[in-house]
Amino acid sequence: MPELPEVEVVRRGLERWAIGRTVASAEVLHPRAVRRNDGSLPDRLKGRTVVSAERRGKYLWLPLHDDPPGDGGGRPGGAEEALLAHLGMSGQLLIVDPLAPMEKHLRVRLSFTDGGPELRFVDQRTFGHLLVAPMAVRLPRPVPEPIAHIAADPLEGAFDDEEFAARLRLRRTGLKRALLDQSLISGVGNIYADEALWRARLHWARPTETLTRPKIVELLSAVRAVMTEALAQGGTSFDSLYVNVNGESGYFDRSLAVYGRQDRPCPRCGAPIRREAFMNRSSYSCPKCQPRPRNARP
DNA sequence: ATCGTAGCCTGGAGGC
DNA sequence: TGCCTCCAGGCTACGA
Repeated sequence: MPELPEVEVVRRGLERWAIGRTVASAEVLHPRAVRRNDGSLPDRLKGRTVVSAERRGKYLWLPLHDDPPGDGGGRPGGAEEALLAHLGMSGQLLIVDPLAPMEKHLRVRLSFTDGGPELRFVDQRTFGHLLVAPMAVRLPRPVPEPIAHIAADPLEGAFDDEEFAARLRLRRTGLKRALLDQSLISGVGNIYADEALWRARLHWARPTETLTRPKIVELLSAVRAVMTEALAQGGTSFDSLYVNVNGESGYFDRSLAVYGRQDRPCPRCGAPIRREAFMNRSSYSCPKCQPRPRNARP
């Protein structure tokens, strides 16, 4: 459930604690956590230095260079690579003292040549994973190859509002399904989809092709506003699973208008918030502010 | 090509 | 107390 703001909180932590450090060793404690790399991940990390901490949508990655720089590590063409991470439902990237006891759901640990704090990937439900992947040569912004199909997220400069509006109107599906489609817009998950739809007074089953361009722009503004506010509060956390690299939780859950608030009053009109099943999950909305369209589409 | 869904996974909550 | 079922839901693979 970490969405864009929560992942950005983690990225900022990595930016502060991981850049410039060289991996001494990597230990995999659960194979599923590196399922897209098989057993090669430790060898592909050892001796390489973290250049920066990047994010697109819910993915984050640490571009790597060889230390000392030079031969490309024997990779084809000396291609640039990165350590790519997705937190899934319950993943955490923690900066921890090497002597600290192992977390119950510790999946991967990276130690550094400076002997300082380790980077630990802890993930209860194992929906998340790490992999070392080549960078796709793709302008204007290089991203790891496995996520080349992911669209820009609404908080990055590369996001094109006009293109998003045009592509959304070409879809023949429900609005929330489109918002959750990471190849159309990335970083939006169930929580912020519901919050943004409430702010824009749109029902989740609204057929995408019936939205006007101005309404789509309004929705994008709502998406950006709710994400920016959440980020300012350190992200949303319902329990201790959603934490920054120091294990601390954010406070945005106190600011949610509809998500997880079934039967409680809409902050705008007072009507009781409704919960509906959709796509094997829950959608929360206000029955008065967000009336169900007659031509609703799941 | 596009759209929709099953299945992956664990632990907490609630029913009995 | 303990067993069972449900729920959380991002993403991939696959079928229509």
